[in-house]
Amino acid sequence: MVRPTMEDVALRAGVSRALVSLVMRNSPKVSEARRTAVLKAAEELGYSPHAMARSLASRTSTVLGVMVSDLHNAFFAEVVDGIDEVAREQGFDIIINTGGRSPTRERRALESLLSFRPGGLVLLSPVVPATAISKAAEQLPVVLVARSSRASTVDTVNDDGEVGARLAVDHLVSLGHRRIAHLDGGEGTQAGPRRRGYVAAMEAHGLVPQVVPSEYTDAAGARAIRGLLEEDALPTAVLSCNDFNAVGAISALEDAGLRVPADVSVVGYDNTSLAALRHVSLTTIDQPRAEFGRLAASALLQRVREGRTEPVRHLLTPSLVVRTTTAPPGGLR
Amino acid sequence: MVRPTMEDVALRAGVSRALVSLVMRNSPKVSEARRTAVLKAAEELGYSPHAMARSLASRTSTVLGVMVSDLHNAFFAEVVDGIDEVAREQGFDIIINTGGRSPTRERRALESLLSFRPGGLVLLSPVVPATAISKAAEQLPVVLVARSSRASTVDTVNDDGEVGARLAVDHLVSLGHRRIAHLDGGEGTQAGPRRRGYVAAMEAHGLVPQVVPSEYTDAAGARAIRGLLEEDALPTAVLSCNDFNAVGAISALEDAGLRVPADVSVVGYDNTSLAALRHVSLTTIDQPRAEFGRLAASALLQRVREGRTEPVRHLLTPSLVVRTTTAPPGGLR
DNA sequence: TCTATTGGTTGGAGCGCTCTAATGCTGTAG
DNA sequence: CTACAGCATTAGAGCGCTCCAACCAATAGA
Repeated sequence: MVRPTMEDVALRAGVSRALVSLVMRNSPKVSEARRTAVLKAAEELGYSPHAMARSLASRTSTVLGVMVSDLHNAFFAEVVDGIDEVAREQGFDIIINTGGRSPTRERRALESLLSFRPGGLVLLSPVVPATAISKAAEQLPVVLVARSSRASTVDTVNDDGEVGARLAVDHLVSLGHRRIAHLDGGEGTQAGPRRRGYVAAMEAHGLVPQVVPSEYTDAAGARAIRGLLEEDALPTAVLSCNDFNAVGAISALEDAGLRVPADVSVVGYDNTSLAALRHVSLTTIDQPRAEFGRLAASALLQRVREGRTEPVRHLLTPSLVVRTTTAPPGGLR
Repeated sequence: MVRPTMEDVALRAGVSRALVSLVMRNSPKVSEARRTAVLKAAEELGYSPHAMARSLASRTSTVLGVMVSDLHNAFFAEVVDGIDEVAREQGFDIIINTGGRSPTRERRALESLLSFRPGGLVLLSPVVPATAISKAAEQLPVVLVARSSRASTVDTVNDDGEVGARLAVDHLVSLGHRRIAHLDGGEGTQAGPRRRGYVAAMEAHGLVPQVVPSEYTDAAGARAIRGLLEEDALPTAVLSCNDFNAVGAISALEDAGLRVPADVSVVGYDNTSLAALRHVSLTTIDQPRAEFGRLAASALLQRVREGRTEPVRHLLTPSLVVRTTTAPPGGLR
């Protein structure tokens, strides 16, 4: 249970510790003979550099910290893929940590990540207060994904929820729908822009918006639909705040004996893997998640390596994915 | 962008660096007056200890590394919850890293995790060769989750797939099914025990096993069902190798005009959040995932803190979750 | 021949912390 | 008044590494 140190390698190769250090960092100013001798010794001893000692001594880090607010959500997994891709390209590693949607746990996760003094921090949809974020941003470069910020010290990467909602409404209107309700995401991240986009698009088409309070869960989507049924206010199409909500809505519609999309069309938001399942096959709005990750990592690395200081705001354009839960209206009437 | 050090705090509080160190580690042998003075100075400076320097100096670590083979799978998120819970209780932090199901990337993730010299390592369903695992186990305590190992240096935590498959078969038989097929997981982790359990249970009931080659995806589940339909070999019930496979199977059955469960019953395996969705409502086998995590973390901490050396093998008992995709046979005949 | 220059190599200080052994300081017993 | 605990506090070495300045040939230029 004891790892060899640089000293051990140096001794075995018959060189100084400093030379081993140079070899380990691929310095060009090492003779070929020494280099191979050192590498051979390292190999024989099973040596690999101690990342923490290295970062302590160099006062730099080749690690990016990633705080994922909710590991259960596959959305974040794809963002992480994008981060990982860019980080790896540039010789950086990532360490992940999770806050489990609780501000307290998230704060602790943040502390823990900071204690490793990474080169930068990506926060995926964090729920901690803005002050905690700007405090972190005083210590290292920070980029926020799926959460906006006015702080001039942090970069942000978001999708344009207004555009996404408009795409969905345009699609439904082009199919012939006039009565389209929006199951709202309430306080959830990004619910605001989606709602605004929906309302604006409806008005642009000369239609009356119908915003129904709901949440980002399948149970809430079902509840919202049952409410509409009771009030006899069911539209011919529904735009849910996200995919989970949409799936719940579909269940409630089917429970009530209505067919999707023959009687009611349903559009989700996020294009999670759930939406792509044959059994679900949900028309939805896709966010370029891997691109989120790539942009976030690039933004961070620009600050780390090129010393950029002025903030960057990325607002990505979502796209419509048509599957089988939307069709021209007709079943009701 | 510069964090205060212990020296800064010591200066401000008018004490030595060593005393600050003692306060930071909650040593009892510090007078109350000095303790509050130090804490006050630390607070004012926004000081927090440098985890890497600490671990370098103390030659110990309060971090557990977690390698998740696939971040996209919610299964692992729940295991991580369990790990996190126990680790936090005992004052440990966790850092996560992902291998994206690729042995190469996973190897790199492992290296990266090791370079932080954590107290121990949890590998969730790793795909790297056993030699890489035992090499890691020479350096620190390692526990494997959802993968078995014969190495005496690593602990393992698994579910008893044979028992799970038997539970499913018993349930279907008790509903009156006699012709039950198993959509097999092929090379996938844990597919072997599930298959063996299915075959044994069928034979115990005096029934003929029907193992259909398939995989852990919804597309594969659908393909398997279409194959059975073509050969006119459709049973009255299907036990899928996992939930995704089951959802694909259901889609294919419905596409063929068959009703689930009226015509064919379907049972999944894993009880993922997918299975719990109202729209899916899949009867399935639940694995105690959070318990996996808790046991894994405990096993690690026992090695770290109590110096245990003999290996531990946990084999947990799964349970049946009955939802609405199973019913007595009747539709066919 | 002597001085520069260049490329390879090394000693030593120091990153922020812990830990051991030594220190100073009280208070109590002899 | 000395001796000696017993406690709170501190100096200093060292964890594994990087980085700077210094060093040492060997070669080139004058």
